[in-house]
Amino acid sequence: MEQIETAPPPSRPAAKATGKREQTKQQNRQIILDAARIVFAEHGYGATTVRDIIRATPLASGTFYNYFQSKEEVYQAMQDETALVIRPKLREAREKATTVEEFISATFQTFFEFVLRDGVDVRALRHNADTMRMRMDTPEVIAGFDELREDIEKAIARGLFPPVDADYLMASIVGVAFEISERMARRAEADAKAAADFATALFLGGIRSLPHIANGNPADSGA
Amino acid sequence: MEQIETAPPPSRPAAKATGKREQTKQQNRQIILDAARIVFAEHGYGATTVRDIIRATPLASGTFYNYFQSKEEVYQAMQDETALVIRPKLREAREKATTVEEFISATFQTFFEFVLRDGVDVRALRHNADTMRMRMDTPEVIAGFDELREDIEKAIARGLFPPVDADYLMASIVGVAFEISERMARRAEADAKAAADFATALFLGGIRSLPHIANGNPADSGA
DNA sequence: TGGGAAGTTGACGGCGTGTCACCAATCTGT
DNA sequence: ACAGATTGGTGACACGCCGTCAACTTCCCA
Repeated sequence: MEQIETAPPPSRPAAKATGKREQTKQQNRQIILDAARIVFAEHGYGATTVRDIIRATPLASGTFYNYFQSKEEVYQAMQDETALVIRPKLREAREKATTVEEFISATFQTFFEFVLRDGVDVRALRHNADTMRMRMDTPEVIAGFDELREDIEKAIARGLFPPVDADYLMASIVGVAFEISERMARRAEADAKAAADFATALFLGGIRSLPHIANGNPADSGA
Repeated sequence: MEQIETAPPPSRPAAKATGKREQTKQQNRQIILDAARIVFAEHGYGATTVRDIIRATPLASGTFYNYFQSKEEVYQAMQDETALVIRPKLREAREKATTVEEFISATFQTFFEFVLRDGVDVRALRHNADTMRMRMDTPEVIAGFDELREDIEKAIARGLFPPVDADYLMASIVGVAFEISERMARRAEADAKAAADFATALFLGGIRSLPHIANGNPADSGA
């Protein structure tokens, strides 16, 4: 297991808003987070200990507790980091939408593409004895859900959507997005476009208008 | 914290297929499982230890390991128990279906009603710091998913469904079922019928035919 | 340059883990 | 009905992880 260190500072004298103390603090926090990502992915969430994380680091065990209370909190910070990356993308994608189709399609397409590209979590989260999944609804993740619901409510107000239960609709989109993204990532030829097309069609027109394929057999079967 | 014991045997001499040894084994296993349900619900999964479980029991710590390898395995056994209860209900409900509407509606209705009645897990599973959700896909749970996919494939073969990606459709139903059931359980007036109507309409006709409610405000939806 | 503040370190007491030698209860064959 | 064999319960033990804290090092500012 490699130890994680940030690259040596390129000695930029200017544009330095913070002192050495503050710099080191941010650095240490990031060192711990980076190490945690690797260790979680390697051993699974349940099996990793705070000691495992800190051992993958040049820091001492006591230092860990200056930054996080527990491995749960590290995990939460990781989730927040991820949520903060994807949320603006989703928001932006939906903002451009002028039709229901664009709204739904943009949401799924953006999400699935993100999962395939940066989907480190998906693999890491489930490593737990290969059967345990975890989802932590951190403040930033919940904020992402709220944004989706707000956007739905706005769309309803604009007359873009009919007046439906925005909470349940948001929940449905979230459920389909997470569940399909897992299946998608397992397929030999993971295809974000195809997955987004499926989900979009489902939400747009329901089962009757789902894309037809050759037989009942999809591209290929996962597990 | 109460200790869990099974009721004293009513001294039924007949209909006894097993010896004392075998009886005690099944009893102990059940004692541990019952205690685990309570302890998990009380402290949350992450915070409970094998010791917590065994302390809620008249058994010794070593005995635990004669039945389970870890708390994960206890949890898995709990999930399997639950899955074995609901799977036949779901299967039976779908078997009667002669139309798409019946198929979908029966699935959601059965699931949501089960969650509301026996939904101990839902509360227990998420107790973890109030932000951590867990889902363990145990063999029996996976078998339940497989059954749903098989039923979809059969329905496609019978011409009941158009030829769609059965795997993704199954995943979507599962995702919507889990995600909505959580929101439903949180609502002041949890209504399985309303939730099932929403999910059914979503899958039957898509967003355009979702049930309309007064305004964008949830609470509950009519029909 | 010196004194105080901030942060790091690693050893420590407490606890949970999984094991194992020992023992009690049950079973089996006569 | 009894004794030896077998199964399984018991709790103490060695080990490792947890979170803390007094001592120490580094940085900041006057």
